[in-house]
Amino acid sequence: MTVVGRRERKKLATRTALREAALHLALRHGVEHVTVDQIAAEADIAVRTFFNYFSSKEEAMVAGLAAEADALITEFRARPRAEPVLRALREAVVTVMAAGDLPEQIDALRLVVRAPSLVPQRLAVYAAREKALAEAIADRLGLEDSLYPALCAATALTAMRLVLERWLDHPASMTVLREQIDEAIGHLAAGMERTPQ
Amino acid sequence: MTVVGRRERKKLATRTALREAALHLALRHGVEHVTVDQIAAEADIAVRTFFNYFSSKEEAMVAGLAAEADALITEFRARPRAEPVLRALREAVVTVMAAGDLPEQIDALRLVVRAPSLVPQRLAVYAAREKALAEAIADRLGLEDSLYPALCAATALTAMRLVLERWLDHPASMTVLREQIDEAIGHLAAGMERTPQ
DNA sequence: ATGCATCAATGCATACTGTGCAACTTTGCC
DNA sequence: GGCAAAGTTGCACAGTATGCATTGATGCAT
Repeated sequence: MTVVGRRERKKLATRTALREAALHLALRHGVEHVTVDQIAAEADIAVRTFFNYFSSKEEAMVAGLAAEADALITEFRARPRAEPVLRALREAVVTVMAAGDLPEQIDALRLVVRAPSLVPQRLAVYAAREKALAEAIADRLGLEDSLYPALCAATALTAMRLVLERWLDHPASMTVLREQIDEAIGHLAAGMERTPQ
Repeated sequence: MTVVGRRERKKLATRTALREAALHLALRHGVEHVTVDQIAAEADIAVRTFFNYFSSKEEAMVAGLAAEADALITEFRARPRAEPVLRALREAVVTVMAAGDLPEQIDALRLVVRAPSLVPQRLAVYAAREKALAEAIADRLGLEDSLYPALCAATALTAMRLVLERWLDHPASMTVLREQIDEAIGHLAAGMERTPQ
């Protein structure tokens, strides 16, 4: 996290510049019509250098989600040890959402979440964090290699993705987002079985 | 499903030939080293025609998973109306798995599931079916546009993906797979909350 | 069966993606 | 200052993906 030398600071600045250039262009021209050449030009960085930071333009565009997912895991680990798993996840999600999503960033977030061409990379971002979250859950419970932590991590990340997608589709307040997070967590906690009639 | 004329039959044959050529080459040379040129040559079909059927080689390689996911939804809708949701999902999954995964196909399935470069497309396959499954669940329960069907569909698909990944990582029998499916469904049904200690 | 309309297959041109490699520049440190 | 490590860039090249025009196969009505 902490950036020490000038070298590290410049790398972070370059990475941020590329990501913001990508989102900026996507907002202006639409995600589909942005090329790596344009992104590199906008950030005044060589195309070749772009690929030193991101392996595709899609990866650059979902980098913000990746950072949020990392923050979620960090927050989860920071929750009190005695707190139940879903409770801790709920608090971690709410904290990250409240911290990161300034009003101006929500337009970019909506763009990224809605773009069909970003779906694969966006899902991959969450899947890549499943193992780390599963380990955090296992640590909390003192479990090892059982199905539960992996399942809890995967379904919780899926649930939060779904809630975010639905929330972004209908303009609504932060309060509404929190309510919908609680509703989803409530379903996971109470069990999902339902019988017709 | 039913293929009527010669035209439809030939299209299906071409699609199948391309998919099998892709998997065949992937088994021989590794997923990463297969090119569209090779796939087209192996199937004796023009490269340009390949792109009439699949928008990328990744899509061709995960086409089998897409078919399985479609079958899952069809099976789910075919379950008795009175059956509880997770029960019906369990039966549908078991039916599809037993029907589709011949021993020889499991090597290809393992290859596809393990390949890092296929992760984004593979996840996109499941995500693309979330809405259809959510509608099937909503139909069964007589609900409309509430969070539950979407959440149930998304988490169930995620759970089944996770179980499949874990099962493919450790060579095991079909019986073991059924047990692991039941364990995952059991967690979803009973609720995922856990308190440390 | 003939002819016509539709749809699929193909070749070609072209823009874009992604990576290895080598030259050059900046940074950190003694 | 000067050296080693790390970052940036240009270049070449293989591969991906799509639009467009042409050719060929199919289905159907007459």
